[in-house]
Amino acid sequence: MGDRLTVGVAARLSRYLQVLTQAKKMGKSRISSQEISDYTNVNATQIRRDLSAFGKFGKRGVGYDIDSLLSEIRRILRTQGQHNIALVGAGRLGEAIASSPIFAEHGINIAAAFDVDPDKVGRRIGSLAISDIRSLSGVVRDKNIIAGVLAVPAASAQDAADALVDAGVRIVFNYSEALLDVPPDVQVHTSNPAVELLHALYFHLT
Amino acid sequence: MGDRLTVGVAARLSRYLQVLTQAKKMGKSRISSQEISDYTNVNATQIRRDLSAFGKFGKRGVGYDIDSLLSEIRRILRTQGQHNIALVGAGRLGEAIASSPIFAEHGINIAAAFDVDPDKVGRRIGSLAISDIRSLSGVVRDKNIIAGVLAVPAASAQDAADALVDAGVRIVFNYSEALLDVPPDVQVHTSNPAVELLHALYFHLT
DNA sequence: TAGATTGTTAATCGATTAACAATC
DNA sequence: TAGATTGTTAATCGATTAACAATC
Repeated sequence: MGDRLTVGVAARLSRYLQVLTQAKKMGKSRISSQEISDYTNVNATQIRRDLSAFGKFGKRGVGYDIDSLLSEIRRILRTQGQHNIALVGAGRLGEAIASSPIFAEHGINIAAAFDVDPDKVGRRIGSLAISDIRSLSGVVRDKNIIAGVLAVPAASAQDAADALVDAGVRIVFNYSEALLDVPPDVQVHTSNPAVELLHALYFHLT
Repeated sequence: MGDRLTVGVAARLSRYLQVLTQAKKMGKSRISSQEISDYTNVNATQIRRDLSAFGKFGKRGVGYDIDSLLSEIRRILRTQGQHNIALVGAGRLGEAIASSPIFAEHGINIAAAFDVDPDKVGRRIGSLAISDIRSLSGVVRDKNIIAGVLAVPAASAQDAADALVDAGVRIVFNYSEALLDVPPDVQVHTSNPAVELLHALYFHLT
């Protein structure tokens, strides 16, 4: 029970969390494994199997109570608290990220924003003041920042990643197309919709 | 050989494509399975195994020629041509997507952009004129658009998805946190960095 | 009760990995 | 040649699925 989840299980549980959060917002209070399956494209049996490894959370003939399943999954993933992250890059993408509710909904707080451009420093992005990237190290320490989101052009991505890594950040989200060289203990998540699209296209064309 | 790839293989090949494209841009002409592994976190043996299922593309003791491996993978994925997609939503996120080179690098052309806001219609986003969303159906047909990217608020996402689906689009990229109800033959890809972050956090905390 | 849906088993399939001969 | 790296085998592990009894 104290065992670490496999990567696959943790990824799927996170996706169930997203569906439950949205279903709750849409006013639902109960959900079946089949409904979760429709939204996640994970097989309904697999979902029941994933959940039943941790306890009997559902009611036969009825389904799962959304509120209680939400807290069970948050407990399993140990992500109940608030987590602080930093946004690097205050361009259009940075603004879009800062103004999106997508992080806040999952207890993730964008605690700081940075840019290299002196014209941008001191301005606001959402409700957040933009700081000089040279202050990153201190801010990361002061605000207990655990992850960084790179919303910078590909040409600046490595420098920005280096700054985060030097400051002690071990989780980096890369929204540029650049490949990042980081130490082995740093997790890089690269978002590349074009690559996903090529993948989707393959199944569309065949 | 005429068989369809499994979902996993197609996904991994798409990611190799991304690494090769970037490595080429960085001036490299050869790459080893270990180097691809460092950037994708896919095991090097798995990479060699994936590739050798389609032919002997590498040279022992040397590695893979990037140019020839790129074209082999494009051939396997049958994604050599140009593909047209539509952007729905011309806000900050839409602008960020339209101005990013990430799609163009993989032969994907943003052929049209739409918005519901009459003030935005007729303006430009990147080099693209913003069209009224009511013209979506005709444009999708005329320009042979095969996928739609939703860069709209969660509250408008379902309407926008319906418009795309009605127009015949069968691949939808959803950048909102909304859950979309679509017919079973429509592929929805939802990008949710917060969910990925929760997943990353789990392994960070344990 | 009747219908629905969970929890669980058993069987299959694909992914992952270590190891190493082949060969550039 | 010596070193490096591919291509391939064999073994293991996790994911996936169908089926169905349990039970709300």
